Amino acid sequence: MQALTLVDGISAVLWYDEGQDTDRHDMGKTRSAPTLNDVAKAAGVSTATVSRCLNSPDRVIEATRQRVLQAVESLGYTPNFAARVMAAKRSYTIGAIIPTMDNAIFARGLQEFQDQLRESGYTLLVSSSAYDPEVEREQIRTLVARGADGLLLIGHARDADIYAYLERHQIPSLVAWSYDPHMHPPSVGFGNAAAMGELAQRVISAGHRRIAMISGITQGNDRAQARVEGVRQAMTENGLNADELTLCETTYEIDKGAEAFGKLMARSPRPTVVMCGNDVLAAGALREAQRLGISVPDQVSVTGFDDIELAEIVTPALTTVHVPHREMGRKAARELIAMVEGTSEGRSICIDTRLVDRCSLAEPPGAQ
Amino acid sequence: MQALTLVDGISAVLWYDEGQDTDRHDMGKTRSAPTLNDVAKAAGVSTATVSRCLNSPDRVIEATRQRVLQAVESLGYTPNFAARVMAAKRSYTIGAIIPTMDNAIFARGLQEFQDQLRESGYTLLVSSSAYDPEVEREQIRTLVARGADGLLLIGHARDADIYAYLERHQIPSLVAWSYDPHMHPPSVGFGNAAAMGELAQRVISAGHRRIAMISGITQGNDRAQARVEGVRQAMTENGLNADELTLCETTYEIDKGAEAFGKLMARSPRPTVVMCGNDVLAAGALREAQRLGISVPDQVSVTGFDDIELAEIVTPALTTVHVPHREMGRKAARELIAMVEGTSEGRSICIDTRLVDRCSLAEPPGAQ
DNA sequence: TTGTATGCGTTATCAG
DNA sequence: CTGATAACGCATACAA
Repeated sequence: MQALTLVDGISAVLWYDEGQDTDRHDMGKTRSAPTLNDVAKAAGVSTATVSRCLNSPDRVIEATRQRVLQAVESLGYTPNFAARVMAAKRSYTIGAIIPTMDNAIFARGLQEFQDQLRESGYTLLVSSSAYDPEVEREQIRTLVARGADGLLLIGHARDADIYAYLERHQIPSLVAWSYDPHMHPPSVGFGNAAAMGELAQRVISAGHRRIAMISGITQGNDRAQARVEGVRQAMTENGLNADELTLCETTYEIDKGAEAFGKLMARSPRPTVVMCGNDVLAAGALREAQRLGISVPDQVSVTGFDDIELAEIVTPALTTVHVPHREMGRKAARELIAMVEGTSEGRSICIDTRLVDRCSLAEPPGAQ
Repeated sequence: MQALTLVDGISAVLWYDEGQDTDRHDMGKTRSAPTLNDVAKAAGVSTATVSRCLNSPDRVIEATRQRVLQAVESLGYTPNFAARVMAAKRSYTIGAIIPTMDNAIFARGLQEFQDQLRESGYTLLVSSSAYDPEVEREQIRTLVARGADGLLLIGHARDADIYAYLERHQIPSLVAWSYDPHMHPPSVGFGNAAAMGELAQRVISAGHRRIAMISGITQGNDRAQARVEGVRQAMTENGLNADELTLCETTYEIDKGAEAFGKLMARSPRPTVVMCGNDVLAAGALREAQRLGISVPDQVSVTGFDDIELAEIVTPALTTVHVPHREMGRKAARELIAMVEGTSEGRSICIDTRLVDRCSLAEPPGAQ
């Protein structure tokens, strides 16, 4: 990607004072953005040469290159992306559709994904679907129509026709935040069930028997589903009845987490631990606990998932599952680029999570 | 730019079974995305008619429209955006460059901005610049090259040549998160200085005299500058010496806020209040206070800015300045669309902030 | 090394 | 109401 710096002080005057009609004898013709042609004329070469200067500078002799680059500079030329895409049938653009930008869950991983992409000369286009499958479908179409060379999707759960559509348009795609080597598209992520299962094992080992969970909406969300499943399995493996898991589903918002926690605490007998689908819900739970005067972890334990910054800020700090978001973002970018460039057929990569012990999980009250 | 390797036909069959192999005697020719032409042929009309069906359905008779739409459907046709932009010279796309996606500061406002845009038929393209002016410059060029009809920028502080460039390309732009009716481009935002000044007034009224501030990097950030200035002015107005404001500049990260707070607490005499440039820094300060065993607000008060969710989660909850992000996002979207559509010349709009009293600000120790 | 000419997939201007 | 056809701005095979 070329880096052009334009300097042209003249037009700066326009706004500050539209008073005096700066009639530049344009004969009313709106001056529009300069094109390859303009640059070519200014430099006294053909458009092909200008194009080459920009795209493969080594294929043009020093002298002319200088002249061209200078023309580019002084005209403030920027290649028209649409035209370039049409001609080259390649956009160096990757699209990503994430469920939400509203909280930090995807921010970190995506940031790294973008940085990695940029290093390889790609640009990232992001949309958020607000967890709505219809919106997501529309955004996938939009991104494809925009010429995205590849797509990053979150989780596997979506209608088959979407995958068919991507196949038809030959758009390589990759799933992240989820890992399942048997599914298509390939995925770069972590085992949500296993990770949550590990945490549940810790919870059970600490002596908890009355377990409650505040989950995200599982409908259409394989990560949420898997996390619930992870808890269930751990219970079963420890001789507990998984059906006795008190489950509360809600959207991933702090307020919702607080609300759900309140409901759970109203039950009798009270659960001794509330496992949350992610740190955001857990933060809400903690806030409500404080409001209700319920001490965590003395009276009830709370756990999170993701280990976003929030987890460390909150009081008490959350025992949670650390997800190496940056590593995931980086590896996803590399793999997707490889797919786009035909270097890889699409390989699934598992990212390891790890438990982070902090203060919000302890033995149940009355134990020892 | 490296040479491009295109994925060849081999990988085609992978995921789904297209059922009846609609062998179009392609002889191994990679089946590519359907075009207007394909649809036209399938429906037995001209490309012009297909285009009309999609863009102004009322200009074509019911019968043919049905046929065309069906062809579109069965072929899984999606208009090629690049081609459309080139032909129509209009993209119905708005670009936004924000300093970071890493924390929640811009998330809420941008989400609303996007929603509002979508309602009006526009798509939002977001990039984040990591607070780097060079990256921002490049991204502005990218967005313009991509045919953005308009641009949303954060704050006014950037080189004049960038504005010249936008002017040359005739791209309407709007500034948000900042308000200054005398500047160009027009801005939809709030008075950072006034808002912070109001908070500082409250701090001083509470009896504080030894005031410290953890600010974001003021270089190239007019919001950060204005917030510092707001504190200074309030001090001056209250007969304090603004030069005695202990100032600590750092990037907007929790860890940095914590670090800065530590340094401030090591000074002697200790400040009795630490005003933070935003809630993220304040959260860091609070965390460090807890670590150091310094009680907030008993031993030292802490204030924030923005009133993002974090502010309410943290212990003690932050006294801060509430910014109606959604309202700002909504109004910015409306105004920018009006500018793009030629309905408005560009009008600046001031959004009102308000103080939120929570627990982190009290009288200085030893007062009363 | 450089220039010429063609095509990319739409929209829009004209005729019909 | 519908069909040709000319742009749109760039990349690239081919020629010189």
